[in-house]
Amino acid sequence: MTATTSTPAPRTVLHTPVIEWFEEHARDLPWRRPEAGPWGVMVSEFMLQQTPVNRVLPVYEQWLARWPRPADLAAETPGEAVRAWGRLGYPRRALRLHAAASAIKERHGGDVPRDHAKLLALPGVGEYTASAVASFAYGQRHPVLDTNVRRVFARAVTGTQYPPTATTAAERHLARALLPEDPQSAARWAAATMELGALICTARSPDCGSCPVAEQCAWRLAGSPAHEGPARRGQTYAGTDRQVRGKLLAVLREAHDPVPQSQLDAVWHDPVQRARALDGLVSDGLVEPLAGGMYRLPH
DNA sequence: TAATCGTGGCA
DNA sequence: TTGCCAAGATT
Repeated sequence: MTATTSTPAPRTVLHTPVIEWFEEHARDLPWRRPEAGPWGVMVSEFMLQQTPVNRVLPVYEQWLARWPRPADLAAETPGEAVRAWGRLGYPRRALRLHAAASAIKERHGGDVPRDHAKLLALPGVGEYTASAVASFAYGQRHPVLDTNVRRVFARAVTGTQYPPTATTAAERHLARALLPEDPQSAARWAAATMELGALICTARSPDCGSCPVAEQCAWRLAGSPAHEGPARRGQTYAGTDRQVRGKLLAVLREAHDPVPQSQLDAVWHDPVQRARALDGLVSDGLVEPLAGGMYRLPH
């Protein structure tokens, strides 16, 4: 077989335009700057889980200024982490980031581990975050499959408007097959495909006119067919336990002393749901019950 | 596998 | 206004 007759791997067609686009259009985000370091990268990845960049930015800056190293955070109470988390949402992430910092201090001498398996073993670190930290902080070669990359691959390569609901083995194989050989290029590719999904190949209204691979996008070449099958399950919020948990925790975040039960009772009318939400927060470790019906963030 | 877990901006 | 969506992890 000769080079001229063999079919080029998809990555040889997509790499260059996507990475060149990234070189020119990448946002200057604080966790991408060299001074962020592995800890900055890890903090950003926790905060960015299901949370938009613009909401993360100010909290990230305050967090790193207050706790510049994992050991600094580990020296605090978990409640302070929950308080500093503010309104980012999913406050269990704050608890897990605090626990991860403690594990880094205890098991890794205070340094964010480089090894993917050791990253994966940290609280709150799943497959995506382990790969992202190893890739972005340490320049390693790992497939990084977040919601942006999955959407870009679904469109550009597979030819569908949206990826499957849950990540499939086929998607992982594809991500692996598209990964550049050398680690530095692989890390750049990961960041570039994420950025393309975040800025151009967006979920609702992709800006195909600005896309560096529009001419070879399988979805466009197929006529941009609409998504088949049922719409994604809506995440109703009003009236749910989640909303009640959020209101309860907001009271405790604002208070710097233990709060009496009566003050928590004021946030929701239904006592059954209120109690269930509070119990859930306690069992999650987000709220600490004290004697005499008092509550506070965990110490 | 599917449900759960916050919050707020935008179409 | 309502529903969709946002750099997932855990159980």
